[in-house]
Amino acid sequence: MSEEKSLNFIEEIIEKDLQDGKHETILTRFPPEPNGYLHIGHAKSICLNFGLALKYNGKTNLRFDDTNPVTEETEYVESIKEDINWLGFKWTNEFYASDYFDKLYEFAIILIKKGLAYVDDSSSEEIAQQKGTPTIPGIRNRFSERDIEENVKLFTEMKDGKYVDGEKVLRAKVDMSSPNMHMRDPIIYRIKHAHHHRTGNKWCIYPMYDFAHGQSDSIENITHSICTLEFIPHRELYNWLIQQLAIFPSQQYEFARLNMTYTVMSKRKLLQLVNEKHVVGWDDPRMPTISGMRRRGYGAAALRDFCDKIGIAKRENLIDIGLLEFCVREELNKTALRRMVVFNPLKITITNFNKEEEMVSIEDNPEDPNSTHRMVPFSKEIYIEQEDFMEIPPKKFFRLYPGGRVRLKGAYIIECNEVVKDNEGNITELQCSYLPESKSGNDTSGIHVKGTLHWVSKAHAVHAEVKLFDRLFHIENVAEAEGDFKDHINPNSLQIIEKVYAEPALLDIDIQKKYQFLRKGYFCIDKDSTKEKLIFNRTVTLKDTWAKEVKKN
RNA sequence: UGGCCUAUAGUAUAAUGGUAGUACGACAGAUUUUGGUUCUGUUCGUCUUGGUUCGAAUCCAGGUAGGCCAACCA
Repeated sequence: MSEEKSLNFIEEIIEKDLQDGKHETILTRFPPEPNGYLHIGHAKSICLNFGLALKYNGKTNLRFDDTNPVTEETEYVESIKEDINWLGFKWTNEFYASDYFDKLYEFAIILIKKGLAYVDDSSSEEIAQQKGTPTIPGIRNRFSERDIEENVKLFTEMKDGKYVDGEKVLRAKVDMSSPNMHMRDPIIYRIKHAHHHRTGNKWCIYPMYDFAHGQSDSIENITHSICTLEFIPHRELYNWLIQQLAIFPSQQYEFARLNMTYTVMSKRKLLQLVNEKHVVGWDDPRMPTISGMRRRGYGAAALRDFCDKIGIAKRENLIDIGLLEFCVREELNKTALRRMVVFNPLKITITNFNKEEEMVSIEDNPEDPNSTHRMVPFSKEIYIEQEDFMEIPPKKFFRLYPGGRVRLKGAYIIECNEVVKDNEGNITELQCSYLPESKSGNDTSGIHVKGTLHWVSKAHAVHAEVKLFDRLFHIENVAEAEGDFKDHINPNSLQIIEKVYAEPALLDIDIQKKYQFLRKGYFCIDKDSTKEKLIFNRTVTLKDTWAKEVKKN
């Protein structure tokens, strides 16, 4: 048990807290706002929060931060739960900040009664103006001098719906000259006559983030409240409120959010892509959402592995999406069923093959020593990939060319004898001969060939549609780029091949299973598939060192 | 030009005053019935200037660079 992996800074804090007896056990929480679908950045936070609890024998609550009824919907709640489940984590309690609205209201009254909160009638512009700037202290207005009774009365009336949206707010009375803008009498309650996805029309005032999050943490006895860097300035207020209310002292810790190359990681931008139909939905396979990646065929284990590999720190980062793809391939290589599928067929007639057909046995996964096998029909007319033949081959090309030999995966070695062309000079067919003694697994020919090609028997081929995805944006750092982020959308991020030619075994579909189309990449069944029309999504390509070689020359 | 956070290889992330390591990438090679996988090797780094110390990526001070903060969003 030599756990050599070093601790991240949060684990260090936790181990110290446990050692010092500050906490007997830890309680974390994952606090999404149900106003969009979860993305890979959330996965980092989920793996952190749930992972910590798992590691230190603690617990994790799922708590929806639903304090803004205008943007929040039940559809999002459902998708979030599905995504966390799929990632493989179990929450101890499912809570909602809205569960605490009564309690939060009481907290506000306590603050008012302590003279630490007041009702302000100013407009949002006035409040902003009075707040000052980082270099100029803010000033308090006359409303801040209202006495406690009046504040209680006014706040009660706010709750009772006596005022319209924006007419009044409740502010904490902290420090208008603090260098921390969040301490300059922050708004803690605002009026919103809006229907809430859980509390319906019960409330027309809603607490702000700062007056809901920390208090919810405290109510649940969260020991380590982990959030992203941009909340650092909120920590002072978080602590101040907990102290004034004299409630359980949860503590906030911040880590750097995930940024990834060639994509965006903000719910606002993702929502825009969805609403403006740049993608088909939140679960479009090109989206960095968890549901998009799931639909694309990324495995949950791969996502977890990725989150583990990128680490936790406080430094701004931009992770190469190639690392995610590495994790995805690593998982799929071990688990995907191999199948042969030809995308751009080139017909080959094997002139000396005179049987009707011959079934050859091919392993489903060569990585698995106990792999099952399937039977694949071989016959006189087969298809190979157009790109696997060149009339004038470059150096180091070890696929088919006139006079050259290749092995057909799981079958025989063939030699190209003749190139058949149409009137315009297009290659329409190859005439080849096979070496009967070169059969896979029983090769007595003594001949070694460099290349092995995938192939499909023409008479037995079944069909499917294939979707090939490329990066959604064509620049690395979308967030830093000039202008509107949508100007950098890759117009060729989706390529559809309507008819590919596959070996019959592809019809034995298992929706759960992932596939590797030999030499083409990893694929999975898309949810839009029907019995009549199978649609496969390309999860990720195989590493292609030959393509790199070609590029170099 | 107020406050706060951060700075280690191309990208991430370790080293917690004592040999700068790991992963991905890149490059080279071996193996291979997937130009996949696997294996081996190579390349490349402590932002800067001082200070403390026998010894500094680490501690201190100044500088520089990047990020965050002035929503009735979270």
